[in-house]
Amino acid sequence: MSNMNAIQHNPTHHTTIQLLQSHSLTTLVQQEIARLIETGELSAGDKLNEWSVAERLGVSRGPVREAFRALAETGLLRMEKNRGVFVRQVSIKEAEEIYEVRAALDQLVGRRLAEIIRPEQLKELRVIVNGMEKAAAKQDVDAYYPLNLRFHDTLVQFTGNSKLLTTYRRIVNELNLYRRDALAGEKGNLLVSTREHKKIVDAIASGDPDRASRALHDHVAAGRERMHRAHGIREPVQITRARKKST
Amino acid sequence: MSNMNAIQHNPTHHTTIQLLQSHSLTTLVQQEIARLIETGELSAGDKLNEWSVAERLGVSRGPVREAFRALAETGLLRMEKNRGVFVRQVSIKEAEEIYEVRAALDQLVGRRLAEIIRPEQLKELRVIVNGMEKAAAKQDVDAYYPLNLRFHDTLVQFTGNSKLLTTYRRIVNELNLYRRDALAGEKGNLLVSTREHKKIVDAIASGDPDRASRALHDHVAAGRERMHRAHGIREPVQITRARKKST
DNA sequence: TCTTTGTATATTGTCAACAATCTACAAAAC
DNA sequence: GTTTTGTAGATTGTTGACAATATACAAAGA
Repeated sequence: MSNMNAIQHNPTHHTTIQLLQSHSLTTLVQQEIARLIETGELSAGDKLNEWSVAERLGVSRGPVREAFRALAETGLLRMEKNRGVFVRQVSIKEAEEIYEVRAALDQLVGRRLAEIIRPEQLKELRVIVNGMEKAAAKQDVDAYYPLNLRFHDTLVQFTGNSKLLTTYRRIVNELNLYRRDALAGEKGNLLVSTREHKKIVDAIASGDPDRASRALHDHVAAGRERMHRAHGIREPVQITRARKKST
Repeated sequence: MSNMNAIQHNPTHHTTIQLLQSHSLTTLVQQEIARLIETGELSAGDKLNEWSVAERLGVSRGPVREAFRALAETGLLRMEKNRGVFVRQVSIKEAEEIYEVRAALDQLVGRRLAEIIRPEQLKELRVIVNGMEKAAAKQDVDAYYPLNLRFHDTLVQFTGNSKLLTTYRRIVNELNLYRRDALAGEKGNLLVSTREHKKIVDAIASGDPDRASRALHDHVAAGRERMHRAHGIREPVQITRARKKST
């Protein structure tokens, strides 16, 4: 035990060991498929063939099947017995539901961050928002989209609540399955959306939990409306409103 | 197509077909293990041996491994490569985090239900609460516990938001991994808890979203405190407070 | 006695083969 | 021409075998 510390802790070796210890073929396949969905190379409704995927990644069907199970559990894939697995389709009704849950989670995020945010974290957020502003000015949706995701993911990370983070990510992943289709005519909205993000950061910086909570709720609600407009639908169901402080 | 309707739709056959179509061995194994954890026959930290489980259920290791993957994704199991799978241990820190997320979700539940609850649904809730009252009077924790779970699950079901339901269930399942240990000296709390449940139903029945939201938030916060007292810990971190309406 | 090293065993990771099921399409019946 | 039925091919579900890794324990050395 005593001379354990004598071992040279080459950081490269260290991470390599951890990589081998944690990453089985199944995990790798899982990550790869998740990536393909995220980048849009696989889109909603596509059928995944076990043998093809196995062939393409140079593994056998076993790990692929296990990866499918895991991804089905996260909601990215749908499995039909004896028929195959498909990239999940998210209906507008489900998107509604997800937006409602996300609003609740984001309210919690705002409330919490207003209490505990640190200056360097605020700076990091403002850097992201600046990037979004530039992308918005150029109407560059491809640059804007990942920054948007990163902004919100960072917010949740800063809460320090890892359970909240995994819950949030799961939800948002599913939402992206819907949004990818509906992201065509978003151009006009980038500037509006950026303004909302600035407002969120300012609200958090003010240290007022209610204000931050409301800013995030309103942003999610606005995003939901943009989704509807993109699909030419007006306003099916009323999402829970942000409540004012008065009576 | 026309004579399809001539087929006798024997309901028994119908469900049998659906059962065969949806339930693969993997699904069965998954459900069985989930049940074993829920009923406490498997408890946190236990190691699961692939071959033993396969033997016991009369299947091969393949489906068992797939079931493990799925359950690991839901948070019920933890997989360590080349070491095995274990029933997940939930630390008090994680329990804290989960309580915070759950509070946010339950607030949403309350707000929503206050708007849309139907009389027969209120009645159903009151039936459950009555059962809890009887169990509490007899200090019968074994009877009380499942009713408590069912009460909250029913609440979320009544929102009609299926995404909220799956999210909620996932969270609560993990919380139960912790609570099972900490449920020893709960006896004195049953009456208090029952009172809170009544308050929740009344708040929902009043149709006031804020009141219902607050009732559920406070109940979750109180549950969190009971957890702490059961472990002899006072108050580590401040969970987000329910906010009064006044400025 | 304590540590270290090596070996046997058990368990998991991966693969390839077989069985069960579905799909597509052609042949037969109406 | 339309529907039904049957068959061939493809795909998934399941299994058992083998390889890689970890664990437990005994033997050797300090």
